[in-house]
Amino acid sequence: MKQSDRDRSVRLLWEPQPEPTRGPRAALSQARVVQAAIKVADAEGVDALTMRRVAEELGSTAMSLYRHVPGKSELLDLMVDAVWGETEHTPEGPWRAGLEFFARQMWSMYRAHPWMLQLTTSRRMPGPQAMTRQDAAYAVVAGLGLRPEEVVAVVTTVAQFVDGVGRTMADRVQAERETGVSEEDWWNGTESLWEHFTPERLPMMTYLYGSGGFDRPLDEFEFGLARVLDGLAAFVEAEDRPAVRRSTCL
Amino acid sequence: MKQSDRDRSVRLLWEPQPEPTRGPRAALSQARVVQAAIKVADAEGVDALTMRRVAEELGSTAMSLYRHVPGKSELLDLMVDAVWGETEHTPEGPWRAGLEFFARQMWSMYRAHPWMLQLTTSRRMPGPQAMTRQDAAYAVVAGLGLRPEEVVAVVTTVAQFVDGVGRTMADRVQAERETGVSEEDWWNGTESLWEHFTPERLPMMTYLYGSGGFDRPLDEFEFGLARVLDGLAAFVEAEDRPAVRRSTCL
DNA sequence: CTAGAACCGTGTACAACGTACACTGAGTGT
DNA sequence: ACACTCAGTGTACGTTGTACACGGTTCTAG
Repeated sequence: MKQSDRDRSVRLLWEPQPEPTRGPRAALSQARVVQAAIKVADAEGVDALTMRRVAEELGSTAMSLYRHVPGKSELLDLMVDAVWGETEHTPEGPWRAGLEFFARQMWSMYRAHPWMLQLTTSRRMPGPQAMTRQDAAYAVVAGLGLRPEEVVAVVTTVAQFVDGVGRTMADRVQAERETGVSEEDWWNGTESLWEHFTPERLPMMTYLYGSGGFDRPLDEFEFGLARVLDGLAAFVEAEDRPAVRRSTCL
Repeated sequence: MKQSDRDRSVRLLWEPQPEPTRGPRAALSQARVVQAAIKVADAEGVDALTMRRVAEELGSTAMSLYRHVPGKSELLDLMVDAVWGETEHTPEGPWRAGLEFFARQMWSMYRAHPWMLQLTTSRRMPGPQAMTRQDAAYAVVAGLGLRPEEVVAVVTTVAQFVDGVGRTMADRVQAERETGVSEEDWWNGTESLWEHFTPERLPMMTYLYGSGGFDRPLDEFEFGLARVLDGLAAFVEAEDRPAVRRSTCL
């Protein structure tokens, strides 16, 4: 993305859109395009999210969308920020309750919009809704006497855990949508795979499977979040915090 | 994916490929196709990973690949499992050291092959290399007296955290590859964005930025992993473990 | 030995996708 | 009234995965 594209994306996300002073009345608008795209992605998944499909949702043609968003990548940025706008800001209060709130807001958002976790990659331009939510999460940690980079790291750890669980969840949702087969039925219906799960080759898995460890799984989000918060508590409440080396350069 | 496609994918990953008994000597092989694809993805990123590009790497044509892998999705499954084959199995020993080893193996793998975190989504068929590594990780936890589903949850938490950090890392690597601009230079060079980061709108971010919280970031993997392991330690070593409700149905 | 089958690689074509460009018509500013 | 701006649409193109047909190579069965 060139500098000029970056600046344009910033204006697109952060500044009010200029109102046209001439020309025909627009049947579409950026907000309508974004909402239609979110509706399509929510209902049909990330692979259905094409410019043609969105335009169809609006009773229009694909090229008309380009009057309102410069491109698909920018549309995705707008969608992500719009969805962040549906979440609440983390309220002031104890750091743990705050981070839990933040994580739950993210989780709810991802559950409602799993496509967010499946977007084409590379750097997305952050928008105001996402940034203000992140800002509020930093705020509940900032009063703990941590160094600034520790504040960032604490919030980042929570977010990255939720992202990881969310990705798994999103992939499951998509698989079920595509195949009409639930996660459980998929594993139960793949006998050819289980034939290869032998005690010689996979001793722990066969033991765990035989013991019901996969039949009644714990809630991954709940279990993992509690552990992450416990670990952060040990860090936050320690008298003498362990030094962590700086990020290595990639 | 239909049942028959599933069975085929299982055979592809888990069973030795039948040797042809007739016909011309093949210039290509499945292993060569997989290795060429890994090489392309490592060097040029996930977007460059097209059948045409892989074929070009082999001095062949795209359609010839289909003699050796049934489709691109199956090629991706094979690639992922091949790369897992480069990692070491978690050795027997203390649970914490074991999980740390597992996490580091994953991290090294993702650092060498960031495309793994960026594959088209939906359910991937697990292969023998990935499964045996997971099996070994379960093994270091299994002797702790946890319930089977707790064993699964403990290992899953670590893996999902690493996946979350890895995704962020992969996106950065890709962005830098595409733009030739480093993460740091990107943020520093996007003045138009910083103009919107004001104390009124983003008080914590501007404070953290001004305090150097973003200049010298802590290593996200190291910091987060330590916290996750601390949290798991509290769980594993607790006398009376908190009950976690079961996974909700999606 | 021969015909047929199995198998390999290639050429061609197609559906689908994002989007550049040109055109037409609607509405405004001078 | 005219020039300009702006919205929507039609057309076309490059790119991607892959179906299908063809020609050639090698082996097996009769």
